[in-house]
Amino acid sequence: MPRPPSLRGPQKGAATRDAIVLAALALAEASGLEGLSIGVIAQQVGMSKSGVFAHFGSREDLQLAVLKAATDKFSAAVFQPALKLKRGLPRLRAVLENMIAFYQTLDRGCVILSASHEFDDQPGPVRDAVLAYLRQLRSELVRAARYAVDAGELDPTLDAEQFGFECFGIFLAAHHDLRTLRDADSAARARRAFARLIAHSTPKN
Amino acid sequence: MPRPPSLRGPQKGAATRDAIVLAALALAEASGLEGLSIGVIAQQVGMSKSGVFAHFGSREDLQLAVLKAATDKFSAAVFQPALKLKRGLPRLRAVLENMIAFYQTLDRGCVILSASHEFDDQPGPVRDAVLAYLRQLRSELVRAARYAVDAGELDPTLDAEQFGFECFGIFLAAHHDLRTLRDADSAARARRAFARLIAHSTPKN
DNA sequence: TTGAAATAAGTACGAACGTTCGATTATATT
DNA sequence: AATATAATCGAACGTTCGTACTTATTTCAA
Repeated sequence: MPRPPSLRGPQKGAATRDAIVLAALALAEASGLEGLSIGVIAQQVGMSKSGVFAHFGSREDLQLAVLKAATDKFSAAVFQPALKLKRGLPRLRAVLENMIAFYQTLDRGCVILSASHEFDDQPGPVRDAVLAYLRQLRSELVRAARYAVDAGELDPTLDAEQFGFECFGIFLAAHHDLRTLRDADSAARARRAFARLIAHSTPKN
Repeated sequence: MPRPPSLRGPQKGAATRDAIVLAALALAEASGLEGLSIGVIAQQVGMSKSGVFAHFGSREDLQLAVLKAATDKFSAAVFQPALKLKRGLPRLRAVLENMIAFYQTLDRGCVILSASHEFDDQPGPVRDAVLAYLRQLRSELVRAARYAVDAGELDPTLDAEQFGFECFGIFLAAHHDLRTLRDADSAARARRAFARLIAHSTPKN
């Protein structure tokens, strides 16, 4: 009798699919989502090209899977730990510090940031996904700032959107200095910039 | 008699070479230096692939030529006009404003910034050239800040390197908001961020 | 005007790419 | 153990890529 389709999903395939995505993520951190090559990935995981391909309907779906892995990794490293802290300045500080630490941890580039450059003029599902996550990331920063304002820890006249913009700029600069200029001091500079930004956003009295 | 080599350089070829580089630059602003394809460029300028190729010994040389065109364009728009102004805060402000305006002018992406992502893990002449220009760009910012300090327009205890870092972050954020998020307010945000940065770097009394 | 040099086109190649397809092996349920 | 399904393979397809050669055309100085 034919098994009722997809009541229990595939068993072994999910594991190898994860392995493929993991290898592809490592590859994408070095050469971006556009640099992903099914042949190279296959060679990396010891499979045939078609074997790898079968797990995704297309190269684009593979890119989407890798992007999801990258954003999950980012959220797990940056946002989830910060949720344990009290709303307001503590959590905000934790998010900022976690982002700095996250970039420092990466031995290669940030897939999300590369993708934002690769796809900013290339409409389609990948661009949509990149954009959605970047918007979410930004709004998390803004929300954290608003909490701190509400708690009286930051100036009530603070422009939270502007604050989020400047935070993000510091991250971009830190990533740039670390990855492109190979400057070992990038983390220290980012911390100093955040400290100044927060100090200047503190209530006047 | 053989013409004395390269006393007067090539005549007609230089013009078409310029046309090729110009078309390639437009293409690279949309898809990066890695996205450059000799075939597409040839089609764009109405030539054969081999005709285009003959002007450059290799694809890498073409990329270098396009990168040079991009950095020249940037310098001409950002730094050269600012040299007419007095050293110190006026010139610094002009550079910052010119950078904002430059990004706003581009109907597509910034080749230099894309290249910094594409080549940050890809050693070679292109990466070297990108890195050299980014370092120069950064040092120009730092130097402008130092002039302003020397003129007594900025706080003498200012960390000029840190100042340059934060300036660059604001640019990156502005470029990101404009190109990736398609946020029309990115220029205004950048100006506000610079205003704040300068205001907080002003001498105390 | 002539002839050499500069410039462009034409053709072809080997490699890599994403993708398709039929065949084959592994797995899991009855 | 039997069998339906999932998982993987191997080979091939059509494109596109950069590049190498050869041939034709244009340009410019003598």
